[in-house]
Amino acid sequence: MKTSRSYGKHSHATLASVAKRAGVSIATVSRVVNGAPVKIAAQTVLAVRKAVADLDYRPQSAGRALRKGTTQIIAVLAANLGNPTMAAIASSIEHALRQNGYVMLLCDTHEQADIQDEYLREMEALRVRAVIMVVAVPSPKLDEFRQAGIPLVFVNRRDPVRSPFPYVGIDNAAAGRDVADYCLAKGWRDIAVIHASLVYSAGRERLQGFLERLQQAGGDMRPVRQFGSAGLDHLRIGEQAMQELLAQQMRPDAVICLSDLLAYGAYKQASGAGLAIPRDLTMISFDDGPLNQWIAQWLSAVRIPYELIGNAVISVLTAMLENPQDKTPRAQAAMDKIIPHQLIIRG
Amino acid sequence: MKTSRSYGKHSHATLASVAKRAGVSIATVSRVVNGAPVKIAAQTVLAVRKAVADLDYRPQSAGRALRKGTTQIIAVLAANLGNPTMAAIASSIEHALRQNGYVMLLCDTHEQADIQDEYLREMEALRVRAVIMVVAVPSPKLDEFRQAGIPLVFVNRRDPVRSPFPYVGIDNAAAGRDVADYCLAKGWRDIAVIHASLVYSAGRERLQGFLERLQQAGGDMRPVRQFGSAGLDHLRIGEQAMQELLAQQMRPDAVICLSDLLAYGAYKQASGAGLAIPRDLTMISFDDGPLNQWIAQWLSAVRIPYELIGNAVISVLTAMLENPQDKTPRAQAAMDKIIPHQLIIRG
DNA sequence: TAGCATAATGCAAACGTTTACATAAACAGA
DNA sequence: TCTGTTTATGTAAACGTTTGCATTATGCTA
Repeated sequence: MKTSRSYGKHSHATLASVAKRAGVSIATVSRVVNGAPVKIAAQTVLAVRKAVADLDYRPQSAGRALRKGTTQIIAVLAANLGNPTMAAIASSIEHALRQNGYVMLLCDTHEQADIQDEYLREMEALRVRAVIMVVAVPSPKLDEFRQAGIPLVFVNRRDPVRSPFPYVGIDNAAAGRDVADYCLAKGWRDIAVIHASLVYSAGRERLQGFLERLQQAGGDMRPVRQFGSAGLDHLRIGEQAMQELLAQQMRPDAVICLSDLLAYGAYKQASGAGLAIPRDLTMISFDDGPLNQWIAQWLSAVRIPYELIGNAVISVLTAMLENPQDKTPRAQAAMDKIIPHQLIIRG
Repeated sequence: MKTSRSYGKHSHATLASVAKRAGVSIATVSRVVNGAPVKIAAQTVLAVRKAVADLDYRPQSAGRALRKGTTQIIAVLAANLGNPTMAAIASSIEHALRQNGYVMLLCDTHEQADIQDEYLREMEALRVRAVIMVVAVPSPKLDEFRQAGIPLVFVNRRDPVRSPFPYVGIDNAAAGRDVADYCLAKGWRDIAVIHASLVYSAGRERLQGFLERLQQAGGDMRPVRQFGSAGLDHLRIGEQAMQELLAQQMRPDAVICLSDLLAYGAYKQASGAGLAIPRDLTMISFDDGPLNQWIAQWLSAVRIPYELIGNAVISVLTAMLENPQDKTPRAQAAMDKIIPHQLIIRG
């Protein structure tokens, strides 16, 4: 069993070297390796397999990519890796992709259009198989991509432009309504909302669903106060928003934060001001990242089941890759994958 | 200015198409694009540049990779993306790599040897330029890699095998001593430590430095109690360790956790048991991830300046890529990049 | 036995780059 | 005018795959 391999060191095995060792042509080796749909003598298969194992052969993706015009790489463009929820989503996607023979190329766009564009360009040059946008922003190159035939999947935030590309994530409006229902059940009369930018689908839908349901319910509710500003750093936005809130006379019964990070920022400010959460103030947020249950027991939240996102993405992705013809808006919108959320009450 | 481009849609521009448009050979285009060290007529350069711009040409990395035998991809194998500190480090590295014209390929090894190996194999097939191991475990393929000539950098945890490859991170032993000094200054007599596996450099050195300094100081200190177990999930290890600790008679003055996540786990357990941190119990950890200052004000911690790691990695990496001959242990060990840590006191 | 389908494999082109080498043009020195 | 040198550019091979087509061997039908 002791072969003298691993002394060729640097030079990796190639189809040619495997073919030579197995005494066949490179075409045959390629066919065996790829399980091509042709008959190959059992004996030959065995010989090739052995040579492959002996030489520790792995197809070099450069050659393959050049020939086939595509790769096994799937790019994930995430808006902010510093956000634990997004990191958890990336991790989940990575898992699912690996299980399916893809490799994940993960980038951090910092939610900036120019960085996103630079990455998209790079992905084009790399000939990635597909691009998964975890919270996308509108950008010129993204516009081009929609026409370019490279499959796109939008996670957590829908395509900022209404497009035929699928969305994977929770039903944000429904989540907003659930939070409203909970508030109503608690009999709260004075509620504040902390938000970041509302131009994107996730935040906007959450807020709409929430307000809509409160309105439906009627009752003697005070008008919902809204705090926040557009911007990238939810932590600071939350901090500032809470500061403004606390500067007002009335302390609300509850503060709804449209993301975990907003809640974290608000929490720091409130704590600094001497408030105890949730004793003095109930806080509810959206996302419910994996750390909340450990160190944010003061926070109730709508949980995005991030562990499920990987598989959900894979399922829409494989559907897209298998029926590349189905480019009609109807066909693809039907591929949206809405995953179930859950309101977790803590504290 | 209105060229009729972008109607060629799918078919990307290639050297050939650019060459044709500029009226030169593909060799010339390649030289211009790559800034080859040869004289080229100013006029020609201009013509090529224009054609490149008109066609929105980008070199396809498959062709380049095939020809050059390497890529601009640098792989980052991180042990756990769910750890905010590691996510922050990944983000920092990504930033620095992008600035230097590389692309980051980020993987999550879950600190498992088999997954790590699978990725290493994949990286080999992809012909990545270098591999950055953010918390590595020993594995057979890693052994092969050390000989294979692919640059390796170890971040946060040294190569589990003593090797000539550089380490980027804090001086863990010194950090441990700093924590000990702080404890001594506070006059604490009874201290507990919560740890995960101690077979790796980071945890081991932290603990050694800590104990060593306490011992040096002498005094009427109680023996340091240690809790914890080997395993991957620091959160649960911390939780369990705190449970064991609280089951004992004496409540210590302080609990030192060898990582943030251990502290989070311990915190949940302690809170659940009705303890207020830090009122009833001081906790100190190592890492100090980016969220601590927002939602873990109860936790003091040795801060790894993760924002600095990206640039530190880049600097050792470029040094390695430029002097590939310098493979002597001395030369490379000298390349270790120790970044400064800081003990942040909160609460 | 000739003719022909079928099964198994080989041959060679193509993918887009980079780069060693060849060539052409221009010019200087004699 | 011829030779030699410099400068700018072109030619073609190579990198490792996949795959349409050609080829050979085998078995079957008539």
